[in-house]
Amino acid sequence: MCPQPKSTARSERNPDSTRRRILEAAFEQIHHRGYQGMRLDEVLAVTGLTKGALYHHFPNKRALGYAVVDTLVREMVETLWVRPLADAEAPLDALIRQVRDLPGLAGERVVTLGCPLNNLAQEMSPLDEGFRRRLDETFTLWHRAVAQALTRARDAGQMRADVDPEQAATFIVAALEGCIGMAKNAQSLERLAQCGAGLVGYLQSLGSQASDGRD
Amino acid sequence: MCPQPKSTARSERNPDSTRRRILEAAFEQIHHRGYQGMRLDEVLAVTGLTKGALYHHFPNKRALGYAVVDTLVREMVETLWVRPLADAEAPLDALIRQVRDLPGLAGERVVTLGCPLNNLAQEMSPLDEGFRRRLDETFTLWHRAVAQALTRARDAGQMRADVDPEQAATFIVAALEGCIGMAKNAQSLERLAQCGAGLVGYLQSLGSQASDGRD
DNA sequence: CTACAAACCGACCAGATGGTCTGTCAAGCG
DNA sequence: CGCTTGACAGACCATCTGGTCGGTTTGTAG
Repeated sequence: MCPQPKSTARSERNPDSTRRRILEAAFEQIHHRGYQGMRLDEVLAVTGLTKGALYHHFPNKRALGYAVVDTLVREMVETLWVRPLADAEAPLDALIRQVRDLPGLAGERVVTLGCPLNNLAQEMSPLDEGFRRRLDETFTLWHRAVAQALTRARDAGQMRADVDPEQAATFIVAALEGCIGMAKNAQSLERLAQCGAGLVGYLQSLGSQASDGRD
Repeated sequence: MCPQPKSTARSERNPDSTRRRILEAAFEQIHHRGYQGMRLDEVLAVTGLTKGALYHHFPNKRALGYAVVDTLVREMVETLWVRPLADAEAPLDALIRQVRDLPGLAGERVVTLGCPLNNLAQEMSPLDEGFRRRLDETFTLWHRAVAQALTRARDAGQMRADVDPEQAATFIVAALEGCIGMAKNAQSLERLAQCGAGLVGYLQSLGSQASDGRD
């Protein structure tokens, strides 16, 4: 009947899957109400697990929060930004496309709930150094991806030579989070598009034939 | 001895001053730990007041939070952005100067704790419509000030005519909040300056003779 | 088949927290 | 000078919440 020693993930015992389920439920709760607003009982109710299971996998609430950042939030950044930019032939165009498609990619969630990474950063950075460091690492991942894309774009002559990729990347990431934040507060997808258009305009101004007309 | 019917504000009874003290203490707590993280007991400890006083002036915690937005947060935006931009003769330059001076004006606080308005917006907008509306109004105040400054700059020939003030203002406010958020997560004044430089670059590109480099 | 350990259950606890309620005190008023 | 009312004090409460702990089940090695 059950000859598989390692089923994918049933209701049977599977610690990895259990841990993952806890993390995902916690991520969801944090995304909705923030880390401080997340209730362990709610996580357990959603997963159908109990205190015993949770505290078997995580020593306390804080460790659970850390793990969410280290795994899910990080994965999100890698999926959404690092990989697409790393593979792109025309990095600057890819970046612009990524910003343009953001409303579509992230869906309504990003408007109603905002960016999980930025939410956590704004909430926890001043309160907990452990969070801050992990979130900073995650931001660095993102920043590096953008900076490398810009560097490649510059080397390929697709971007103005006088632009500092590091500084521009910092600003781009910041502006992007700012746009998402604006849209979230307005609870408006239009606002996201409007704000994103401003960023796209900035990005296009980085293009090689945009600053001075000598093409 | 005490002929003054309305002393400025001693430890004697003065409801307005008491209310204000509660608001300021609450603002401080919210700025540090967010609305959900604010503890009424802590507010009372700081002010030296008691539950009785607090619940005499505010029906509940939420109303206190609302009042903080309606008074202190709003005043902050007006002092820091609305008034300086309204009085400026060269609005675009004033805007740039305001962004440049931000590290100095807001001091270290903005780096360690971030922007009170944006903090609250990111935390509460998805959770409470009352907060969201009030914060949205406050953002609108700010946005309008920037948009009007840009319009005046354009009409005075200090800004490119092809820039839409409304959209640009949205992006500017968003980018500014994004920059502050980045600096806050990095806990670095340098980061704020670096990120702000990116924004200043964008603002300068709005100047009339900035788009094409033929001066 | 047994023994053992990992995985998980769920009742229970201590402290924190928003909120209530009765009472006190000062000031204006007739 | 008594009465009323707003301003405030502070003890008390119900509930929530992170965390604990002894017990139970399941897989698996010997």
